Amino acid sequence: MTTLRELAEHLGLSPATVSRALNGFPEVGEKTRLRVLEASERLHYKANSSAKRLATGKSGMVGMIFRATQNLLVDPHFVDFLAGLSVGLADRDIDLIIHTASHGELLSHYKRFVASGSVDGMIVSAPTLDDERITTLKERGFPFVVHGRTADRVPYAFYDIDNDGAFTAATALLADLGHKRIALMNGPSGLAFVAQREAAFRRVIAARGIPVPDRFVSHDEMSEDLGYRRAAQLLSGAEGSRPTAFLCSSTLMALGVIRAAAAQNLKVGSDISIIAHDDVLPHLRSEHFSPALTVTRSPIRDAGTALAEMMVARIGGVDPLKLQRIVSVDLIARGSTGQAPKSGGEAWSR
Amino acid sequence: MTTLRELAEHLGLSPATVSRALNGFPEVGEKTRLRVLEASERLHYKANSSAKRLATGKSGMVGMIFRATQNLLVDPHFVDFLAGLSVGLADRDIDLIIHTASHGELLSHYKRFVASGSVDGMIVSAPTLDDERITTLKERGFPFVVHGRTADRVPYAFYDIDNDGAFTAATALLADLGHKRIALMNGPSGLAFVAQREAAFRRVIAARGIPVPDRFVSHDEMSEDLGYRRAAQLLSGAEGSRPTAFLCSSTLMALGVIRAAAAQNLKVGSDISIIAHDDVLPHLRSEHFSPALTVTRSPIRDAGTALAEMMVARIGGVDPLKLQRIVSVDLIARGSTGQAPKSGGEAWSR
DNA sequence: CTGGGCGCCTAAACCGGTTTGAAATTTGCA
DNA sequence: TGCAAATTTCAAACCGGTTTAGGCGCCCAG
Repeated sequence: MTTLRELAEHLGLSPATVSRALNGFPEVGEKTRLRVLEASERLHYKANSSAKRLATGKSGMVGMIFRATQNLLVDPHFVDFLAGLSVGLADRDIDLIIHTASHGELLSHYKRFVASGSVDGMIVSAPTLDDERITTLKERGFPFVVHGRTADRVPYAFYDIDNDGAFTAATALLADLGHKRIALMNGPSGLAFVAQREAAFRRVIAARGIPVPDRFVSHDEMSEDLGYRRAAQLLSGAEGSRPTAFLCSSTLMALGVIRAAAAQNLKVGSDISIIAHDDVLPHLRSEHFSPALTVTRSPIRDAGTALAEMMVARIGGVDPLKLQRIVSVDLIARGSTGQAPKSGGEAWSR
Repeated sequence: MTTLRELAEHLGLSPATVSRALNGFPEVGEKTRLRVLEASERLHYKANSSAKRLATGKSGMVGMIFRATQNLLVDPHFVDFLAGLSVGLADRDIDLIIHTASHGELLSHYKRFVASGSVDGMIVSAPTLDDERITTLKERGFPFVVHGRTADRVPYAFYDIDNDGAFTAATALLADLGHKRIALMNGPSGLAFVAQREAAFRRVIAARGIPVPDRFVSHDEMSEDLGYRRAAQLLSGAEGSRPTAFLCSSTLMALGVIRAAAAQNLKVGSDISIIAHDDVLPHLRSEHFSPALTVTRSPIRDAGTALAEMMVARIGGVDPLKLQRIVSVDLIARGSTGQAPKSGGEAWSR
C-alpha cells in the first residue's frame, strides 16, 4: 500500500503539495498536478480512509441500527427501503453502515455511534410515537433523518407518506360500498404510522356512525402468518358477527386474510372485501393476487432514495425544517373490493 | 466530545496509561484502572473510532458490495442472508458496510475498498462460475469469505449448501413418481449454484434415459412474475408436450408456477407436480402454500450467521482451507408432488 | 532599486488514538 | 539499610492523511 509520503518522495515533492494536487486545490501548478495524478495512478495510490477521516473529521458514512428482534431486518418492507437508501447513498459516494443491536441496548448503540464519530449522520426508521432515539439525536444536535414522523408537526427532517389520507380514503371506500363491519388489521402498536392509520380509520368510521368492537382492531407484526391467524379467528364467528371487510396495513397480511377466506369458502370481492396498503414489494405484486387487490399504493423504495438525498443535505447543514416531505398515496380499486353482502348489511351489535 | 488527552489530564495521568487502562492491559495498577474507568464513564468518554482505526490499522468493519441492478438488494433471498450476517457480525462487535455499485464498476469498487483499508474483510455473495471478484481478492491476499463456491475444490473460505445433493434427490423423487416431462426453472445463468443444480438435474435425468428439450430448462431471475410467465408459456402447449413436473430454484418461482397452473385449471399435486428449493424466507412459508409445497429446504439466514463467524476467523488469520463448510439439504415431501398423470406417461418427443 | 503582490511549494502542526523505550516508584530479600 | 527486581507510569514516536503559516522566486509599479 503506497502512502502519500512515499508518493511525494517519489515525485520530489512535499506531502502537502501532493495532497492538494489530488484534492483539486487551486494553489498547485497545472503541470505539477498532472505529474502527481499520473504517478498516483501508476503507483495505485489510494488514500487511507482511516487517516483521511481522522484528519477531516468526516467519516463519509451514515449509519442505520436495527433491532435484533429477528423481525426487523427480515421484514421485507424495511429491506426494500434499505435497497433504495443504499442506491441513493452510493450515488453520492457515501457508504452505509448496518448495525444490529438487541432491543434493550438500542439506544446505547446510537449513543456510541454518535460519540465515537464513526458516522456523519443516522437514519431512523419506523419511529414509535414517543421515540427516544429521536429525542436523543435531537438533543445532541447530531444530523439525522427519519422515515416516518412522530407527530404532525415535528422539528426534524423526515420523509413520510400520507397515512391519514390513505386510510381515510380506504375506509370511506369500504363504507361507501355498504360495509358496516370492517376490521382493521394494523401493525404493531406503538409505531407512529400505525397510530396515524388507526386514527384515520376511526375518524371516518365514527363519522358514519358505524361501531367498531375492540376485536375488530388488531395490532400484529405484519406477516402473512399473523394475518391468516387473526383473520381466521375473526371469520370463525357467527355469520352475523363477522367482518365483511378487512383493511390491512400490509399486503402480506392481506395474503393471510385471503388464505383464511379461502379456508372458509368465502369469496374475496363478494363475500368479503379487502383493502391493503401496498408498499410495492417487488416480489409481491398486489395486481397479481386473485382477485387483484385493492390497495393504497406507495413504493417504500422511493422513501429510501429520497431519504438518501435528504441525509446528504442534512449533513451539509441544511435546516431540518426545510427537509420534510409527505407524499400522497393513491387508492387503486381492484377486484378485492365489492358491495357488502346482504347479510352484512347490519352493523355489529353486542 | 471528550478526548483521551483531556481525560488523562483530568486524572493527572499520561495518555498512555489511560489508553492501557481502558484496553485492559496488565501493566496498569488496579486502583488506577478503576479510577480511569470511573472517570471515563463520568465524562462520557468514547474513543474516536477514526483515530483508533488509524493507530491500530484495523477498521472493525467488513464490507459487502451489491450490484445496483435493482434486483440484487431487492432479492429477498439476499436480504435474508444479509439479516443473518448482520446479526452474526454484531455479536462480534463488527459493523457491516453496505455499498452499491453499478455493474461495470463493481470490480473497481472492490479494489477501492481493499486499497483504502476501509474494511478488514469482504463478503462475496452469489459468485459466478468465473468470478473475478474472487480472483482479485485472492491475488491481493485480502481476507474474504464467499457465500457459495465456484467449483468443487477451491482455495478460499466459503459456506455453501449441497446443491448437488438437493437437486439430485428432488429430480430422483420426480422420476420415481413416474414423471417423464420435467421442467427445470433455474436462476440466472452464470451463477455457480445455478450451474451446480442444473448439472445434478441433468445427470439424474440422463441416468434414467429421460430426454430434456431445451425449452424445459430456463434461466430467469427468480421472481414470482417470471416464474408465472415461463410456466404459462410451457403449459400453453398441447397436452402431450407440456411438462408434468416443475423443479424450481426458488419458492418465489414456484408461486408463479402455481398461479400459471391455476389459470389453466390444472391441479397441483395431481395434474402437475412442483418441487422448489426453499431458502426459508420468513414471510413466504412453503408449508402454507395450497397445496403445501414439496421442497428442498435450507434456511439462507443460517448462511449469514455462519459466514459472520467465518469472516471473523479469517480476519484473525485462520487458514481459509479450514473455513469451508457445505451443509446438507433436506428434501421435504408435501402435497405439491404426486404420481405423474396417465397422459404424462410418455416422455417428450420431438 | 525597492517593495508589494502573486503563484507555487514546503515545513511543521494537527487530528486522536496506540505503542515503544525508558524512567520513576514500589517491592522483595539479604 | 541497601540494592536488584518487579511494577507502574511517562514522554515521545507513530499511524497517514489535511491544513496552517510561511518561504522563495518572479513580475510589476513606484
